[in-house]
Amino acid sequence: MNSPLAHRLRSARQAANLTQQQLGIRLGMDPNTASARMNQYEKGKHAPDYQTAKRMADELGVPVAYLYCDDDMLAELICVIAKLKESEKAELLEKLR
Amino acid sequence: MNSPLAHRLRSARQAANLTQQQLGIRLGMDPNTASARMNQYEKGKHAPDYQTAKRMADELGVPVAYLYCDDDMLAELICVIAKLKESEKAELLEKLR
DNA sequence: AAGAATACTAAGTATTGCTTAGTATCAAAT
DNA sequence: ATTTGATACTAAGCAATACTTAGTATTCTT
Repeated sequence: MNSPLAHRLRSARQAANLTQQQLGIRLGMDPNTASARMNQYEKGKHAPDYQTAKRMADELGVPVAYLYCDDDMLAELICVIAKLKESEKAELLEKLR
Repeated sequence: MNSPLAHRLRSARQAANLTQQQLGIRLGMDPNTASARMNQYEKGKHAPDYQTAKRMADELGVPVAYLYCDDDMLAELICVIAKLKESEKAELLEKLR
C-alpha cells in the first residue's frame, strides 16, 4: 500500500489551477528546486515531511488529513466538513454518537 | 507546527491497552527494536513512513487520516464517520453538500 | 516547426530514520 | 525500604530516504 498523498496533491493542485513549480514557490521552496520536489511528491517518488504537507494543505485549502486519507468517500467528507463552522461540526459530532 | 501523529498515536494506543513494544511487534517490527521505534514516534522524535502509519492505524482501529489530523474536532468526526456503513457515509455526504 | 512552459528523472549529497545499547521511571512484591 | 520486572525513554552511529543539481521529455502556443 502506497501513500494517497501523491494523487490527492495532484487533484487539489489542479483544482487550484497552479503549476507544480508555482505551488512549490508559494510554499517557500527555492524556485530552482520547487519544480523537481513538487513533482517527486506528486509522482509518489518521495514523501514530504509533515510541516511541508501542512503548508501544502493550507495553500490548497484542504485539511491536511485529506492528503493522507486512503478512503475516497471519507476524503470528500473531510473536505466538506472542514468548511462547516465550529458550532456545526460540534452539532454533527453530537448527532453521530 | 509539528505533527499531530505523536499525540494521536499515544491516545489510540492507550485506548487499545497496548504497550509501545506490543504494538510495534504487532506491526511486524523486530521485537528488539519495536520499543525504541514506537517510542520515537510517540514522543515525536521521528516520523514513520506512510506504510507504517497505515499499519498502526489498522491495528488501532482508527482511520489513517486520523493520525495526521491537526484539528481535534475533525479528528473525532473522522473516527466516528469511519464506523458508519458505506451507504450512511454516502447519505451524509449528499446531505452536507 | 520552433520556442516556451510545464512535467518529469537520474544520480550525488544532505538529512532523517532505524538499530544498538543502554538508562530512567514506576509498580508490585518481599 | 529494597529489589525485581515491566515499561518508557534516549544518545549516537549506521542505514535509508529526501533534496539538489542538471538535465531530458512532453505539451501547448504561435
